[in-house]
Formats: sequence, C-alpha cells, structure tokens
Amino acid sequence: MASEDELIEARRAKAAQLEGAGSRAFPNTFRPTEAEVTRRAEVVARANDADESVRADLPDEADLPEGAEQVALWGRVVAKRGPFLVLRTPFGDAQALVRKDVLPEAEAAQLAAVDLADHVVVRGPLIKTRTGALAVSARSYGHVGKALLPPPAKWHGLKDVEKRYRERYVDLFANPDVSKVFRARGAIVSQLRRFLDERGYLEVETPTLHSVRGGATAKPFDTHHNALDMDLFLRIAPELYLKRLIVGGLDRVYEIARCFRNEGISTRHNPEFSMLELYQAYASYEELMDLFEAMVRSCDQLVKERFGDLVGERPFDLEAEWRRVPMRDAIVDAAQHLHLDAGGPTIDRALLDDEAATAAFADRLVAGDGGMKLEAPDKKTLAKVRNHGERIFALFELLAEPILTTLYTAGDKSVPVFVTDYPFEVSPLARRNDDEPAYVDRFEIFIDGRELANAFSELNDPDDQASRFEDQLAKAQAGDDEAMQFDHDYIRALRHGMPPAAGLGVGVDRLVMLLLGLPSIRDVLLFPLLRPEA
RNA sequence: GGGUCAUUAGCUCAAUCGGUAGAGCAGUGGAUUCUUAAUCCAUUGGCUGAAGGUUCAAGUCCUUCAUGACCCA
Repeated sequence: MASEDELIEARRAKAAQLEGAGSRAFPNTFRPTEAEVTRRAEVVARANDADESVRADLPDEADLPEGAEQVALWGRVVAKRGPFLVLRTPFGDAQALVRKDVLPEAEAAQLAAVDLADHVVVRGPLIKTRTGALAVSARSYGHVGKALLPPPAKWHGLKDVEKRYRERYVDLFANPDVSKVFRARGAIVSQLRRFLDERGYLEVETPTLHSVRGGATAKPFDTHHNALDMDLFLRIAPELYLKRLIVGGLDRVYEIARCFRNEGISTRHNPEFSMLELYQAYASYEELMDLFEAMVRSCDQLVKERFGDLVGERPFDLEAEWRRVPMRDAIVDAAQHLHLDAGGPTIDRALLDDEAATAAFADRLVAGDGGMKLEAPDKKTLAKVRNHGERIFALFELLAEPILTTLYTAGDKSVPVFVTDYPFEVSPLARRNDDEPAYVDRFEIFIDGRELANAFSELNDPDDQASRFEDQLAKAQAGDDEAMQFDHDYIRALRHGMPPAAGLGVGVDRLVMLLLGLPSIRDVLLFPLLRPEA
C-alpha cells in the first residue's frame, strides 16, 4: 500500500477512525484565546532560543509543581519521534510529549489516528526533557485538521524546483527558509511604506487598466472591457497617473504598483512585477538620490536585524560611500580600464561631447579596431543609433554597465553607483539639464551591477513633453512596438501647470532579491508565472 | 527565439559497457514509548515525463514533443 492513491486511502481510513473517536476529520471548533496565541509564540521562541539557559529552569516531568501553568500548542505535525510530536508553527517548530496513558481515552484514540501533516492541538504544562529541550507535556490532545496527501520527506523537504513553484503551499510549510523569505519580503515592503509615510508621502492607487500606453517603453498585455466595448491594456507603469496627482496638488505621493509587461521570462523578469514609484513636488533628482540611499539603507538594516540568518556574504557593500558618476565619465572610466583606442585622440569628456569624434570612435568599435571585440548583437546596437544621445547611451550600456562592479569598489566589494546625466533622447519624460540641454536630470542606480531604480527631475513643460511624445510616435511608426503613445490628457494636465518635481521608480522584487542575496526573481514571487501543467 | 542540462515510487536519490529497476524517508503490521533525521523486526508500493524508432534486449542509444532549470539573445 504505497502508491499515491493508496496513501490517500490510508489517510481517509484514519479520518473515519477520528469520527469514531469523538472528533471529525475537518472540525472547526478549535478556538485559541488571544492569550493563548501570544503565549504560543513565546513558547515556540523559547523552544528555539540558541541560549540554552532560557530553558534551564523548566521542571522535569517527574517534579511538576501542583497547578503548573498549562499552555496550548498547535500546528502542523512535521515529525513523530517516540512519544513526541513536532509541531510546525509560523514562529518555528516545537514539540509536544504525547503519552496515551495520561490522555482521556477518546483523545488517545484520536492520537492513534494522527498522520504527518495533520493539524493538531495539545494543552499541558511546559517541561524540560532529559536532553534539556522544551516540550509541552500533553494533558489534552485534539485533532484540528486532516491532511490526505503525505508531506515531502521530512529531512530533504521539497527540492524539485518546478514543484516548489507550482505547489508553493507545500514549499512554504515544508521548507522553513522559504516562508522566511516571504516574511522578509513583507517586512521590506512594510518598511518602504513606513519610511515614506513618515516623510509625508501619501500612498495612492491608480488604475491598472489603461487606455493609453505610456510611462515606460514596453509591450503591454491587451484586454477588453465588454460593456464599454473598449480595448484596454494592463499598465506597464503608473508614472503618468501619479504625475497627474502632482498637478492636482498632492505634493508627495507613492504607489506600490503591480505592473505587467508582455515580454520574455528570465531569472530577473516576470510578466507581472511590483514597482514602487514616488513623486515629490519642489524636488530634483538630486534629493531623490539622498532619499533612495536612506530608504535602501533602512531596509537593509531591518533585514540584518530581523532576517540576518538569510543574509550571506555579499559581493557589494551598502555601508560604503555610494558613488555618483555622470554617464559620460563612466564611459571614460570604462575606456581607460579596458585600454580602448579611439585611433589617436584621448577618450575623454571632450571627445564624448564631440559628435563626430564619438561617432568615429563608435565606428572603430564596430569595425573591431577599438581594442575590444564586440559581439554581433552589440555591434548592431551601436550601428543602429540615430543620434548622438543614443550613441552615448549605447556606449555606456556596452562598455561601462557590464563592468560597473569592477570600476567602482571599496576594498574587494563593489559599491552602489548612481549613473547620472542621461541623454535626453533616451529619456522621453525627464527634464532637461539647465546648463546642458542635451542631457536630462536623471539617474539610474546600479547595485551589484544590476539596475535597481530609475529617477529624474520631471519634465513639466507641456510643449517640450508634446514634442517628446511626437518623437515616440515617430518611433512607433518606424515599427517600434514598445514606443509610447501620445497622451493628450497628460499634456492637458501639464498645461494646467505642474510644479517642478522629481520621481523615482524602484523594482521591489529586485530590491528583495538584492537584500536577501537571491539569484532568481521566482524566489521572491509567491506564484511566478508558469505554463499550465501537462 | 537559440544552446546546455534535467524529468526513475508520495518525497529525496541510485541503477557500471544496452542485459531481471534499487535504497532511505513516508505508508502498512508488530515491538518500544524522554525522542532529536527516534530505534528494531517484517512488509507494500514502478507504464522510468509522452509518443515513435534502433536492438534478441532500452531507464540507458536515436527522433519528435511536453515541462522545468541555467546560460545567451
């Protein structure tokens, strides 16, 4: 008897046995008091404390005092060891000593029908076992809920990656570190909210169903509203709605926005993901650098305090000074580090500000004469740029971005680096720099070499914004299916006057991955998108 | 989209050169009842991801497909 069907049948038989023992297979009669809920957390913490002295003054079973305090312990049975049941709770495991001879007859009969993975409750005094461990010595026992399927092997847990994602409910109770990761994620998100709430930002919720594509360049999911017979798509970014709120006078707003992008799936991309966007009037991207740094540090501190055992050795250092590097300087730094050759002139800021010289340098790289072998797709990227700004951006992406962790370090660890001063051509929603109008007041932050956030001073000139939308339309007509659409209502909003402002977008999933040192986005998503089971 | 790897009992994994598909845990029956992956005795459980092919013989070799992981785009 051990095929899956037979295992289920064996458990159904136990369920029937329970009915005969004064219980039911699926009762809903167990009601812990609030005091018991609190006490249970304390008891489990005491059972798991690394400091053995917290259990030293527990009595042995033999010399329990008269009228000793009785506590309730309940949870999922994850192991049976001799007369002990190990119960899993949200705070950790704790064991109960369950001896049939001290239990009432009906309860002893229920105990005989217990299977691994069932939910049970015991009540009794706390004792110290012969080995110094804490146990609840059961004076009463109750069945709380039946499991018809057997749990994974108790020692190995559930390892099959596909099954872990598909049956996350099993993964969560069978692999305690997994539930810890999602507790940590929840705590990080709470900390983001607390951090912003304390600074006067209002949390808002804006539409997920959009009729105009904007706020980011990405392919959307299409959908349709039947009653209005209206084509819609799931938002790719909340940006344009949040900035309408800045026009409306809500000076500091943020949203933790689920966004949807109809693109490939990888260890860093899931079709739906969470983005924190915040907007602040009377601020520039410079203040947002300070704000972001403080926000990430506060999350990191919380993770270290409460989830330190999840954090391993990191290749990056958040304590060190965070660097701020204009994009063109990053290219110069990379060119020096890579010993690139512009065919005569030095590769410096002056060269990158000379459109013809920059193009000549790029051409050398494409031709393979620049001192660096570019892969075919990279050559294509560099060859298809249409203007100076796109060329600067391509040079940054190809030369500097892959080696940011070697260029900017403290000791043997990389440091976070804000890359600033993006070309306006690749920043359709950002404000031009007052001194250098070809560049915008924008940064992206790279930590451990990976882009974590994007921020800029907002463009509040409606005419400039309209011409940027025109550029996007031209891209769309040239076949770019990620280009933004012209958002007439957004232009109208800007015409009503938006105060100077700055905005920041942070990948929440990536932040959690970074802080917890997890390599795949699926490890921080409870239910990552998978194909249907065969 | 391309490449590599994986898929064997409920779970975790074996199976040499192509030669009878095994173990531990879980389950079942019993013993024990202060265990720490509890222990001891006995025992059940398989369409080897799917479909084809090669072969006297396929978990193993070939083809296609499905699902997943990783790398690249």
